[in-house]
Amino acid sequence: MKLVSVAISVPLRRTFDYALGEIEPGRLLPGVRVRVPFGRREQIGVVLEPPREVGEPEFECRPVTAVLDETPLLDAELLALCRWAADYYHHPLGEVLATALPGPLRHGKAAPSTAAPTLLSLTAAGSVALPDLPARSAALRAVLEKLGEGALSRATLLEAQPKAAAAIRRALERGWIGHVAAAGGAELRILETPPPLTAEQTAALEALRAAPPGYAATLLEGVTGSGKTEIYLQLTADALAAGKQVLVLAPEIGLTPQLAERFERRFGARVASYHSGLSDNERARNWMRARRGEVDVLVGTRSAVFLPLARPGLLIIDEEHDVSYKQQEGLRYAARDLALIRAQRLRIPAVLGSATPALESRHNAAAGRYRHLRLQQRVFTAAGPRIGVIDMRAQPLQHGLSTPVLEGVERHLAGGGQALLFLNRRGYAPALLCHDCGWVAPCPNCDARMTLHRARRRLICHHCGHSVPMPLACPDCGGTELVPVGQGTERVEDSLRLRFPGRRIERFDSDRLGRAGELERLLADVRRGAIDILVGTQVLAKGHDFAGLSFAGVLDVDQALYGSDFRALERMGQLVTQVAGRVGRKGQPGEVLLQTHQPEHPLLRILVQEGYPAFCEALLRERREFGLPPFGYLALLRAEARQEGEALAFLRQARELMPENSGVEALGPAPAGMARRAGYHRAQLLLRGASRSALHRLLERWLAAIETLPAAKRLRWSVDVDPADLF
DNA sequence: AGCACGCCGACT
DNA sequence: GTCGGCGTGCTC
Repeated sequence: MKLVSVAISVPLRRTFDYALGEIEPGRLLPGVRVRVPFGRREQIGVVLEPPREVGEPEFECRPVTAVLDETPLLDAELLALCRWAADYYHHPLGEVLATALPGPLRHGKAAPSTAAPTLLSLTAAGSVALPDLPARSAALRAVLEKLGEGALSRATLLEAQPKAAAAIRRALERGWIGHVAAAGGAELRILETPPPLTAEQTAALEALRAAPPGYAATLLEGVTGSGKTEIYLQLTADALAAGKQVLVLAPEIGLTPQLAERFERRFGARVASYHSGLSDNERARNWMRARRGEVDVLVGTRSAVFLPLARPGLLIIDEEHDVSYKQQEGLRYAARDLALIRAQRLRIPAVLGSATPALESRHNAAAGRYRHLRLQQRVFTAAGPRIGVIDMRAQPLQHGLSTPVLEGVERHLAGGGQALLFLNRRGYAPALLCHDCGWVAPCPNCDARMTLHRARRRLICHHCGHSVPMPLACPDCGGTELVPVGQGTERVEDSLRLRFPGRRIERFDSDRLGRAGELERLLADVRRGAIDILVGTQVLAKGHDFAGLSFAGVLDVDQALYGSDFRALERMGQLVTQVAGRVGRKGQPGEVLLQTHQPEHPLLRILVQEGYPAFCEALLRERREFGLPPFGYLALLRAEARQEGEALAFLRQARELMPENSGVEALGPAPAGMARRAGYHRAQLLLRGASRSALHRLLERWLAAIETLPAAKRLRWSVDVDPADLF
């Protein structure tokens, strides 16, 4: 009889065999979805191999219920990539496949039909009508103006202007805009004239084009504003002209529409995006468009690395150093690493772009695994800014702001520039202290303090979301003098308002930027000079260009210097360099001030005096000394349990099961950095191997053994290969 | 992960 | 006398 092996999305490191029943063996191709009985319910599974002949089944297999696809949904390449990821990350294949599929397809929905995409473009009537539009037709005007710069797909236009749906409808009705076919594959047109290239850009492009066909990884290290995107666009033009597809990864949802827009404008090409901001159906549709080869450029976040490609030609990973490429739950994959593996297997080039490449990438480039191209000149602005270090030990502070920083803001505002203050901590203050007895508001679920959000009059835990009204008196002693300790963006904003009355100050953090499109709107305000001072977290450090920014203050450099995570310093260096890259206006260099209590910190000095590359060299020397990545290979076994001590006890048992002399060293187990979070006690066991293969050989055998532990079924545990942080 | 079965406490 | 708590066992 014949059996077919199927992967099912359950947390079990095995596959399941089914009998064919009435089904024609020829329909059960690898990559086809099937509906199968599983226990007492039905599940969607993916066929892994063509049906095989077995003499006598050692197990009574139940038959496949239905075949859901006539042609494989996952092609051989994508299926193999998923297998590779399952092996490498030691994660169940069925769950890897579930990660690779958009929700509707994962749940057994039929592959959606996809119409050939069209672009919206401004008609002659539209350009005539535009100047005479009444002032109140703001949305309509915005739509016409946007399309006046070049045709865009409806999807991209809506991502840029989320509330424009009605305006688009009206403009279509009035004949001010119309549909035009998007250019596909070799019929590519260049719609927008490419800007002239700098000598460096030309050299980089020539080097990239000179590569023989096939796999080659290139690290494109380009300072902010040096025109990396233009290189992406020109390489994409080559690939499209050859009839190939291009996959572009961006670290954040916020950056993908911008990138998608650049590609549509340049080529009028068939572009689709793929990120969690899309609806399930849009995701499924764009996934199928990629699969069917109906779009040529795919722009997406982390999960887009799993998009099927009918005609793969080029992979681009923008801001390759960004930590958000690493998934922090379920299948803990690193999209950048997976993208490189994919390019290698597909024999196509990959380009990694960043102003601040990850240490691993710089190391790979130095070792000759990547070509290293550099863009050191900015296209528009002056040279990089002056970077100064403020010794906070001798400074009077006003809500965490030192006098030099306040004076810097003042000076640059007076000179007509804009100022940015960076602080990676939202809320008003990270702790609320009773002045009488020393009580500090704790989170009941975590080993953490509650953050004061003064405007909302609440205490909120940033680790589990627990929220209570702001207390008026100390619950311990009844004292009423409750003092906010430390500062968050909200407090800095408040104190700046007092110090700079009349200036337009705007806060950029996830509290302020709740709604979709809010960030875009505020950034537009910044660009037209309607905002003087920007206060914000991470969101300000990523990929946005501010032409008028001339001053930046990084307020909490110390967080990284005292941080216990081995990547904290690397991230600090990237942040400072990225922030510095956004500062400086046409013709005049800007200024950056770093506030620290450790102005003599050797690595901080190297960063400031010698720059990011030298800083990385120093960090790499440290990493080598301690056998940390990229000189050692890490995996982390994490566990969490409701009962205190249970997670640690489980990890101790797991450690007992570790084979001897495997070439892998176990460190721990130890309680996690924050031992209790959201009501769970957490612990971890760190593994370090001198070679990747030794680590993987060990993990394979060891995880199988761990699964047999009775405790393994009672608590939550996971493996994290190449962990991004150790807590 | 689901979803059963299974064996001990407070309720119509 | 049952409804239901979550321990543990299984899924081709």
